[in-house]
Amino acid sequence: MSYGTEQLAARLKAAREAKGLSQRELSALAGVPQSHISKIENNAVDLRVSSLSSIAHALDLELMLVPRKALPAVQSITRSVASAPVINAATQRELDRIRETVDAIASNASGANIDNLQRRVREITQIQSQIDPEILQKVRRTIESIESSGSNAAINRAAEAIRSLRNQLAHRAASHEKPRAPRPAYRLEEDQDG
Amino acid sequence: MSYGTEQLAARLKAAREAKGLSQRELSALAGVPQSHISKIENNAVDLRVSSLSSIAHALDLELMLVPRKALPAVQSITRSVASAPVINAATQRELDRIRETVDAIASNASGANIDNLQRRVREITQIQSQIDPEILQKVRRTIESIESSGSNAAINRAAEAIRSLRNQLAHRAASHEKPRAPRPAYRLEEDQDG
DNA sequence: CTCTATGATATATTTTGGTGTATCAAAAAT
DNA sequence: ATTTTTGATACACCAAAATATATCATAGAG
Repeated sequence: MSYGTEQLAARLKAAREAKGLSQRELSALAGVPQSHISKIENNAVDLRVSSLSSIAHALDLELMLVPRKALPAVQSITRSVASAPVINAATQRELDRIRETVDAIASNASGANIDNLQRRVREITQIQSQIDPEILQKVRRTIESIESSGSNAAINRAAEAIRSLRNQLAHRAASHEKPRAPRPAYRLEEDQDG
Repeated sequence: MSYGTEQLAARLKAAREAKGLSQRELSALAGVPQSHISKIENNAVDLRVSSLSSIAHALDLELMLVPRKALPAVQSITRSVASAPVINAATQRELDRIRETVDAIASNASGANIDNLQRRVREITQIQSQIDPEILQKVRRTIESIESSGSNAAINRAAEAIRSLRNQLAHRAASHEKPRAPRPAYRLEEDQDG
Protein backbone atom coordinates (compact mmCIF):
# COMPACT_ATOMS: atom_id res chain seq x y z
CA MET A 1 0.00 0.00 0.00
CA SER A 2 1.14 3.46 -0.79
CA TYR A 3 0.02 6.40 1.29
CA GLY A 4 2.33 8.96 -0.25
CA THR A 5 4.44 8.47 2.84
CA GLU A 6 7.08 6.09 1.51
CA GLN A 7 9.70 8.77 1.94
CA LEU A 8 8.93 9.02 5.63
CA ALA A 9 9.25 5.26 6.04
CA ALA A 10 12.56 5.26 4.21
CA ARG A 11 13.85 8.15 6.29
CA LEU A 12 12.92 6.39 9.51
CA LYS A 13 14.71 3.24 8.49
CA ALA A 14 17.76 5.16 7.33
CA ALA A 15 17.85 7.15 10.57
CA ARG A 16 17.57 4.02 12.66
CA GLU A 17 20.37 2.28 10.81
CA ALA A 18 22.50 5.40 10.95
CA LYS A 19 22.23 5.23 14.72
CA GLY A 20 23.13 1.56 14.69
CA LEU A 21 19.89 0.60 16.37
CA SER A 22 18.04 -2.65 15.83
CA GLN A 23 14.27 -2.58 15.46
CA ARG A 24 13.98 -4.11 18.92
CA GLU A 25 16.19 -1.44 20.46
CA LEU A 26 14.24 1.30 18.77
CA SER A 27 11.10 -0.44 19.88
CA ALA A 28 12.18 -0.05 23.49
CA LEU A 29 13.19 3.57 23.02
CA ALA A 30 10.03 4.61 21.23
CA GLY A 31 7.59 2.43 23.13
CA VAL A 32 6.36 0.81 19.95
CA PRO A 33 6.35 -2.95 19.29
CA GLN A 34 9.08 -4.26 17.02
CA SER A 35 6.50 -5.88 14.78
CA HIS A 36 4.92 -2.52 14.28
CA ILE A 37 8.19 -0.87 13.46
CA SER A 38 8.82 -3.48 10.84
CA LYS A 39 5.46 -2.74 9.25
CA ILE A 40 6.11 0.97 9.39
CA GLU A 41 9.52 0.72 7.76
CA ASN A 42 8.03 -1.41 5.02
CA ASN A 43 5.32 1.18 4.51
CA ALA A 44 2.69 -1.42 5.27
CA VAL A 45 0.67 0.83 7.54
CA ASP A 46 -0.76 4.32 7.54
CA LEU A 47 0.54 5.08 10.98
CA ARG A 48 -0.73 7.66 13.41
CA VAL A 49 1.04 10.90 14.02
CA SER A 50 1.74 10.02 17.64
CA SER A 51 3.51 6.83 16.58
CA LEU A 52 5.51 8.64 13.96
CA SER A 53 6.35 11.30 16.48
CA SER A 54 7.52 8.82 19.13
CA ILE A 55 9.75 7.00 16.72
CA ALA A 56 11.07 10.21 15.25
CA HIS A 57 11.96 11.55 18.68
CA ALA A 58 13.78 8.35 19.53
CA LEU A 59 15.83 8.97 16.41
CA ASP A 60 16.42 12.65 17.17
CA LEU A 61 14.10 13.72 14.42
CA GLU A 62 11.32 16.24 14.60
CA LEU A 63 8.10 16.14 12.63
CA MET A 64 7.52 19.45 10.89
CA LEU A 65 5.16 21.13 8.48
CA VAL A 66 7.26 23.05 6.02
CA PRO A 67 5.87 25.56 3.52
CA ARG A 68 6.31 24.36 -0.06
CA LYS A 69 8.32 27.43 -0.89
CA ALA A 70 10.81 26.62 1.85
CA LEU A 71 11.26 23.00 0.87
CA PRO A 72 14.48 23.29 -1.16
CA ALA A 73 16.23 25.32 1.51
CA VAL A 74 15.08 23.01 4.27
CA GLN A 75 16.09 19.90 2.38
CA SER A 76 19.47 21.40 1.77
CA ILE A 77 19.99 22.08 5.46
CA THR A 78 18.71 18.67 6.42
CA ARG A 79 21.09 16.96 4.06
CA SER A 80 24.12 18.86 5.27
CA VAL A 81 23.29 18.12 8.89
CA ALA A 82 22.55 14.47 8.18
CA SER A 83 25.98 14.01 6.66
CA ALA A 84 27.71 15.67 9.61
CA PRO A 85 29.69 13.39 11.91
CA VAL A 86 27.40 12.51 14.79
CA ILE A 87 28.16 10.16 17.62
CA ASN A 88 26.56 6.84 16.85
CA ALA A 89 24.60 4.65 19.25
CA ALA A 90 26.39 1.52 18.09
CA THR A 91 29.72 3.30 18.53
CA GLN A 92 28.72 4.44 21.98
CA ARG A 93 27.76 0.93 22.92
CA GLU A 94 31.06 -0.48 21.76
CA LEU A 95 32.93 2.20 23.67
CA ASP A 96 30.97 1.35 26.80
CA ARG A 97 31.74 -2.35 26.42
CA ILE A 98 35.42 -1.62 25.95
CA ARG A 99 35.52 0.43 29.11
CA GLU A 100 33.67 -2.26 31.05
CA THR A 101 36.05 -4.92 29.82
CA VAL A 102 39.12 -2.96 30.79
CA ASP A 103 37.68 -2.11 34.17
CA ALA A 104 37.01 -5.79 34.75
CA ILE A 105 40.59 -6.61 33.89
CA ALA A 106 41.88 -3.85 36.14
CA SER A 107 39.87 -5.18 39.06
CA ASN A 108 41.52 -8.59 38.72
CA ALA A 109 45.07 -7.47 38.11
CA SER A 110 47.11 -4.32 38.63
CA GLY A 111 50.28 -2.71 37.41
CA ALA A 112 51.68 0.28 35.55
CA ASN A 113 50.78 -1.08 32.09
CA ILE A 114 47.21 -1.79 33.15
CA ASP A 115 46.90 1.76 34.47
CA ASN A 116 48.23 2.94 31.13
CA LEU A 117 45.65 0.88 29.26
CA GLN A 118 42.85 2.29 31.37
CA ARG A 119 44.06 5.80 30.72
CA ARG A 120 44.12 5.23 26.97
CA VAL A 121 40.62 3.78 27.04
CA ARG A 122 39.32 6.78 28.93
CA GLU A 123 41.03 9.01 26.38
CA ILE A 124 39.31 7.41 23.43
CA THR A 125 36.00 7.24 25.22
CA GLN A 126 35.94 10.98 25.59
CA ILE A 127 36.39 11.65 21.91
CA GLN A 128 32.88 12.45 20.73
CA SER A 129 33.48 11.35 17.18
CA GLN A 130 32.00 8.76 14.92
CA ILE A 131 34.08 5.58 14.87
CA ASP A 132 33.28 2.54 12.81
CA PRO A 133 31.74 0.12 15.34
CA GLU A 134 33.44 -2.69 13.48
CA ILE A 135 36.83 -1.31 14.39
CA LEU A 136 35.89 -0.83 18.01
CA GLN A 137 34.54 -4.33 18.13
CA LYS A 138 37.88 -5.70 17.00
CA VAL A 139 39.66 -3.52 19.50
CA ARG A 140 37.47 -4.97 22.21
CA ARG A 141 38.35 -8.45 21.17
CA THR A 142 41.98 -7.59 21.31
CA ILE A 143 41.47 -6.37 24.84
CA GLU A 144 39.43 -9.41 25.77
CA SER A 145 42.28 -11.61 24.64
CA ILE A 146 44.17 -10.13 27.58
CA GLU A 147 41.84 -11.88 29.97
CA SER A 148 42.88 -15.26 28.60
CA SER A 149 46.59 -14.63 28.05
CA GLY A 150 47.14 -12.22 30.94
CA SER A 151 50.60 -11.37 29.61
CA ASN A 152 52.12 -7.91 29.81
CA ALA A 153 52.83 -8.15 26.11
CA ALA A 154 49.12 -8.56 25.35
CA ILE A 155 48.27 -5.61 27.56
CA ASN A 156 50.81 -3.41 25.86
CA ARG A 157 49.64 -4.53 22.45
CA ALA A 158 46.07 -3.52 23.32
CA ALA A 159 47.20 -0.16 24.65
CA GLU A 160 49.16 0.43 21.47
CA ALA A 161 46.14 -0.46 19.34
CA ILE A 162 44.03 2.05 21.18
CA ARG A 163 46.70 4.73 20.98
CA SER A 164 46.92 4.18 17.26
CA LEU A 165 43.17 4.48 16.90
CA ARG A 166 43.18 7.68 18.87
CA ASN A 167 45.85 9.13 16.62
CA GLN A 168 43.88 8.08 13.60
CA LEU A 169 40.79 9.87 14.90
CA ALA A 170 42.77 12.97 15.74
CA HIS A 171 44.16 13.04 12.23
CA ARG A 172 40.68 12.66 10.77
CA ALA A 173 39.27 15.46 12.88
CA ALA A 174 42.06 17.74 11.69
CA SER A 175 41.89 16.94 7.98
CA HIS A 176 38.14 16.30 7.68
CA GLU A 177 38.75 12.94 6.16
CA LYS A 178 36.70 9.83 6.75
CA PRO A 179 38.94 6.80 7.48
CA ARG A 180 35.93 4.53 7.61
CA ALA A 181 37.71 1.19 8.05
CA PRO A 182 41.04 1.70 6.36
CA ARG A 183 43.10 -1.29 7.32
CA PRO A 184 44.03 -0.04 10.80
CA ALA A 185 47.66 0.33 11.74
CA TYR A 186 47.43 -2.12 14.61
CA ARG A 187 47.15 -5.83 14.06
CA LEU A 188 43.92 -7.56 15.01
CA GLU A 189 43.03 -11.11 15.92
CA GLU A 190 46.67 -11.98 16.11
CA ASP A 191 48.05 -15.19 17.51
CA GLN A 192 48.33 -15.09 21.24
CA ASP A 193 51.54 -15.86 23.09
CA GLY A 194 51.51 -17.45 26.53
CA MET B 1 -6.22 14.41 24.92
CA SER B 2 -2.65 15.36 24.25
CA TYR B 3 -0.61 13.49 21.71
CA GLY B 4 2.43 15.73 21.81
CA THR B 5 1.25 17.04 18.48
CA GLU B 6 -0.49 20.21 19.56
CA GLN B 7 2.00 22.25 17.59
CA LEU B 8 1.01 20.51 14.39
CA ALA B 9 -2.65 21.19 15.04
CA ALA B 10 -1.90 24.83 15.73
CA ARG B 11 0.17 25.12 12.59
CA LEU B 12 -2.58 23.63 10.48
CA LYS B 13 -5.12 26.04 11.84
CA ALA B 14 -2.78 28.98 11.39
CA ALA B 15 -2.01 27.94 7.82
CA ARG B 16 -5.67 27.57 6.98
CA GLU B 17 -6.55 30.95 8.38
CA ALA B 18 -3.57 32.52 6.65
CA LYS B 19 -5.03 31.30 3.39
CA GLY B 20 -8.42 32.71 4.30
CA LEU B 21 -10.07 29.31 4.04
CA SER B 22 -13.01 28.14 6.09
CA GLN B 23 -12.99 24.63 7.48
CA ARG B 24 -15.58 23.66 4.88
CA GLU B 25 -13.51 25.05 2.04
CA LEU B 26 -10.45 23.21 3.25
CA SER B 27 -12.61 20.16 3.68
CA ALA B 28 -13.41 20.23 -0.03
CA LEU B 29 -9.79 20.80 -1.00
CA ALA B 30 -8.37 18.06 1.18
CA GLY B 31 -11.18 15.57 0.81
CA VAL B 32 -11.73 15.41 4.54
CA PRO B 33 -15.01 16.09 6.36
CA GLN B 34 -15.32 19.46 8.04
CA SER B 35 -16.22 17.76 11.29
CA HIS B 36 -12.94 15.94 11.16
CA ILE B 37 -10.97 19.08 10.46
CA SER B 38 -12.52 20.70 13.48
CA LYS B 39 -11.42 17.77 15.64
CA ILE B 40 -7.95 17.90 14.20
CA GLU B 41 -7.52 21.61 14.79
CA ASN B 42 -8.68 21.16 18.36
CA ASN B 43 -6.19 18.36 18.81
CA ALA B 44 -9.00 15.96 19.63
CA VAL B 45 -7.68 13.16 17.43
CA ASP B 46 -4.41 11.35 16.88
CA LEU B 47 -4.78 11.52 13.16
CA ARG B 48 -3.12 9.31 10.60
CA VAL B 49 -0.19 10.44 8.60
CA SER B 50 -2.11 10.18 5.34
CA SER B 51 -4.76 12.56 6.67
CA LEU B 52 -2.21 14.98 7.95
CA SER B 53 -0.48 14.80 4.61
CA SER B 54 -3.64 15.48 2.60
CA ILE B 55 -4.54 18.48 4.65
CA ALA B 56 -1.00 19.75 4.65
CA HIS B 57 -0.81 19.53 0.88
CA ALA B 58 -4.05 21.43 0.53
CA LEU B 59 -2.38 24.15 2.55
CA ASP B 60 0.88 24.03 0.58
CA LEU B 61 2.70 22.44 3.45
CA GLU B 62 4.96 19.43 3.38
CA LEU B 63 5.42 16.94 6.17
CA MET B 64 9.09 16.48 6.98
CA LEU B 65 11.39 14.73 9.43
CA VAL B 66 14.01 17.21 10.46
CA PRO B 67 17.13 16.33 12.45
CA ARG B 68 17.11 17.97 15.87
CA LYS B 69 20.34 19.73 15.10
CA ALA B 70 18.79 21.36 12.07
CA LEU B 71 15.66 22.54 13.86
CA PRO B 72 16.69 26.13 14.60
CA ALA B 73 17.82 26.76 11.05
CA VAL B 74 14.71 25.15 9.59
CA GLN B 75 12.39 27.07 11.88
CA SER B 76 14.13 30.27 10.92
CA ILE B 77 13.62 29.60 7.23
CA THR B 78 10.04 28.53 7.77
CA ARG B 79 9.26 31.71 9.64
CA SER B 80 10.79 33.98 7.04
CA VAL B 81 8.90 32.26 4.24
CA ALA B 82 5.66 32.28 6.20
CA SER B 83 5.86 36.04 6.62
CA ALA B 84 6.52 36.61 2.93
CA PRO B 85 3.75 38.37 1.02
CA VAL B 86 1.69 35.69 -0.68
CA ILE B 87 -1.57 36.20 -2.46
CA ASN B 88 -4.31 35.31 -0.06
CA ALA B 89 -7.43 33.28 -0.82
CA ALA B 90 -9.59 35.74 1.11
CA THR B 91 -8.04 38.61 -0.82
CA GLN B 92 -8.63 36.81 -4.08
CA ARG B 93 -12.24 36.20 -3.16
CA GLU B 94 -12.81 39.85 -2.33
CA LEU B 95 -11.21 40.88 -5.62
CA ASP B 96 -13.51 38.51 -7.49
CA ARG B 97 -16.55 39.87 -5.73
CA ILE B 98 -15.54 43.43 -6.53
CA ARG B 99 -15.17 42.61 -10.19
CA GLU B 100 -18.54 40.86 -10.26
CA THR B 101 -20.21 43.80 -8.61
CA VAL B 102 -18.77 46.30 -11.04
CA ASP B 103 -19.63 44.10 -13.99
CA ALA B 104 -23.19 43.90 -12.73
CA ILE B 105 -23.37 47.70 -12.53
CA ALA B 106 -21.89 48.07 -16.00
CA SER B 107 -24.50 45.76 -17.45
CA ASN B 108 -27.31 47.95 -16.10
CA ALA B 109 -25.87 51.33 -16.95
CA SER B 110 -23.20 52.68 -19.23
CA GLY B 111 -21.07 55.77 -19.64
CA ALA B 112 -17.50 57.02 -19.68
CA ASN B 113 -17.17 57.07 -15.90
CA ILE B 114 -18.43 53.50 -15.62
CA ASP B 115 -15.92 52.36 -18.21
CA ASN B 116 -13.27 54.15 -16.18
CA LEU B 117 -14.38 52.36 -13.04
CA GLN B 118 -14.20 48.99 -14.77
CA ARG B 119 -10.73 49.75 -16.04
CA ARG B 120 -9.53 50.65 -12.57
CA VAL B 121 -10.99 47.48 -11.11
CA ARG B 122 -9.27 45.38 -13.73
CA GLU B 123 -6.03 47.16 -12.91
CA ILE B 124 -6.17 46.36 -9.26
CA THR B 125 -7.29 42.81 -9.91
CA GLN B 126 -4.14 42.12 -11.83
CA ILE B 127 -1.87 43.17 -9.02
CA GLN B 128 -0.80 39.86 -7.49
CA SER B 129 -0.14 41.31 -4.10
CA GLN B 130 -1.48 40.74 -0.64
CA ILE B 131 -4.16 43.27 0.25
CA ASP B 132 -5.98 43.38 3.52
CA PRO B 133 -9.34 41.74 2.78
CA GLU B 134 -10.94 44.20 5.18
CA ILE B 135 -9.93 47.09 2.96
CA LEU B 136 -11.22 45.37 -0.13
CA GLN B 137 -14.44 44.59 1.64
CA LYS B 138 -15.00 48.25 2.36
CA VAL B 139 -14.10 49.13 -1.19
CA ARG B 140 -16.71 46.70 -2.36
CA ARG B 141 -19.34 48.29 -0.16
CA THR B 142 -18.44 51.66 -1.53
CA ILE B 143 -18.99 50.29 -5.01
CA GLU B 144 -22.22 48.63 -4.02
CA SER B 145 -23.54 51.94 -2.77
CA ILE B 146 -23.48 52.99 -6.41
CA GLU B 147 -26.21 50.51 -7.16
CA SER B 148 -28.57 52.28 -4.79
CA SER B 149 -27.63 55.88 -5.48
CA GLY B 150 -26.74 55.48 -9.14
CA SER B 151 -25.23 58.95 -9.18
CA ASN B 152 -22.19 59.86 -11.22
CA ALA B 153 -20.67 61.33 -8.09
CA ALA B 154 -20.84 57.94 -6.36
CA ILE B 155 -19.25 56.23 -9.35
CA ASN B 156 -16.41 58.69 -9.48
CA ARG B 157 -15.90 58.41 -5.75
CA ALA B 158 -15.55 54.63 -6.07
CA ALA B 159 -13.13 54.95 -8.96
CA GLU B 160 -11.07 57.40 -6.95
CA ALA B 161 -11.00 55.03 -3.99
CA ILE B 162 -9.70 52.23 -6.14
CA ARG B 163 -7.11 54.43 -7.82
CA SER B 164 -5.88 55.50 -4.42
CA LEU B 165 -5.62 51.89 -3.28
CA ARG B 166 -3.68 50.97 -6.40
CA ASN B 167 -1.23 53.81 -5.76
CA GLN B 168 -0.87 52.68 -2.22
CA LEU B 169 -0.03 49.15 -3.34
CA ALA B 170 2.45 50.39 -5.92
CA HIS B 171 4.20 52.45 -3.29
CA ARG B 172 4.35 49.45 -0.99
CA ALA B 173 5.82 47.19 -3.66
CA ALA B 174 8.51 49.77 -4.34
CA SER B 175 9.51 50.52 -0.78
CA HIS B 176 8.91 47.10 0.81
CA GLU B 177 6.59 48.56 3.37
CA LYS B 178 3.52 46.95 4.79
CA PRO B 179 0.57 49.35 4.89
CA ARG B 180 -1.64 46.77 6.54
CA ALA B 181 -4.72 48.88 7.19
CA PRO B 182 -3.29 52.33 7.72
CA ARG B 183 -6.25 54.65 7.63
CA PRO B 184 -6.71 54.60 3.86
CA ALA B 185 -6.60 57.80 1.88
CA TYR B 186 -10.09 57.33 0.49
CA ARG B 187 -13.21 57.80 2.58
CA LEU B 188 -15.34 54.79 3.38
CA GLU B 189 -18.98 54.33 4.30
CA GLU B 190 -19.64 57.97 3.68
CA ASP B 191 -23.02 59.57 3.55
CA GLN B 192 -24.63 59.10 0.20
CA ASP B 193 -26.02 61.98 -1.82
CA GLY B 194 -28.92 61.49 -4.22
C1' DC C 1 28.38 -26.33 14.19
C1' DT C 2 25.68 -23.99 17.78
C1' DC C 3 23.69 -19.99 19.77
C1' DT C 4 21.94 -15.49 19.28
C1' DA C 5 20.12 -11.34 17.19
C1' DT C 6 17.54 -9.57 13.61
C1' DG C 7 13.69 -8.50 10.73
C1' DA C 8 9.55 -10.05 8.63
C1' DT C 9 5.05 -12.20 9.49
C1' DA C 10 0.93 -14.25 11.68
C1' DT C 11 -3.12 -14.22 14.67
C1' DA C 12 -6.33 -12.52 17.89
C1' DT C 13 -8.04 -8.57 20.35
C1' DT C 14 -8.70 -3.81 21.50
C1' DT C 15 -8.73 0.83 20.37
C1' DT C 16 -9.39 4.60 17.51
C1' DG C 17 -9.62 7.19 13.28
C1' DG C 18 -12.40 8.43 9.37
C1' DT C 19 -16.95 9.01 7.10
C1' DG C 20 -21.70 10.48 6.78
C1' DT C 21 -25.15 13.02 8.49
C1' DA C 22 -27.10 16.23 11.41
C1' DT C 23 -27.55 19.83 14.75
C1' DC C 24 -26.56 24.25 17.02
C1' DA C 25 -24.87 28.66 18.87
C1' DA C 26 -22.35 32.61 17.60
C1' DA C 27 -20.62 35.60 14.22
C1' DA C 28 -20.93 37.77 9.89
C1' DA C 29 -23.30 39.35 6.01
C1' DT C 30 -27.25 41.36 3.78
C1' DA D 1 -34.03 41.97 11.85
C1' DT D 2 -33.10 37.98 9.19
C1' DT D 3 -30.37 34.88 6.60
C1' DT D 4 -25.94 32.70 5.88
C1' DT D 5 -21.58 31.15 7.29
C1' DT D 6 -18.67 29.21 10.46
C1' DG D 7 -16.81 26.13 13.83
C1' DA D 8 -17.87 22.74 17.25
C1' DT D 9 -20.22 18.44 18.52
C1' DA D 10 -22.96 14.20 18.45
C1' DC D 11 -23.90 9.51 16.93
C1' DA D 12 -23.62 5.21 14.42
C1' DC D 13 -20.84 2.51 11.42
C1' DC D 14 -16.83 0.56 9.29
C1' DA D 15 -12.03 0.06 8.46
C1' DA D 16 -7.67 0.07 10.14
C1' DA D 17 -3.96 0.94 13.50
C1' DA D 18 -1.99 -0.54 17.62
C1' DT D 19 -0.91 -4.15 21.01
C1' DA D 20 0.58 -8.56 22.75
C1' DT D 21 2.52 -12.72 21.64
C1' DA D 22 4.64 -15.94 18.95
C1' DT D 23 7.02 -18.00 15.08
C1' DC D 24 10.63 -18.47 11.59
C1' DA D 25 14.41 -18.10 8.28
C1' DT D 26 18.71 -16.13 8.14
C1' DA D 27 22.92 -13.98 8.97
C1' DG D 28 26.63 -13.31 12.23
C1' DA D 29 29.34 -14.40 16.20
C1' DG D 30 31.51 -17.68 19.23
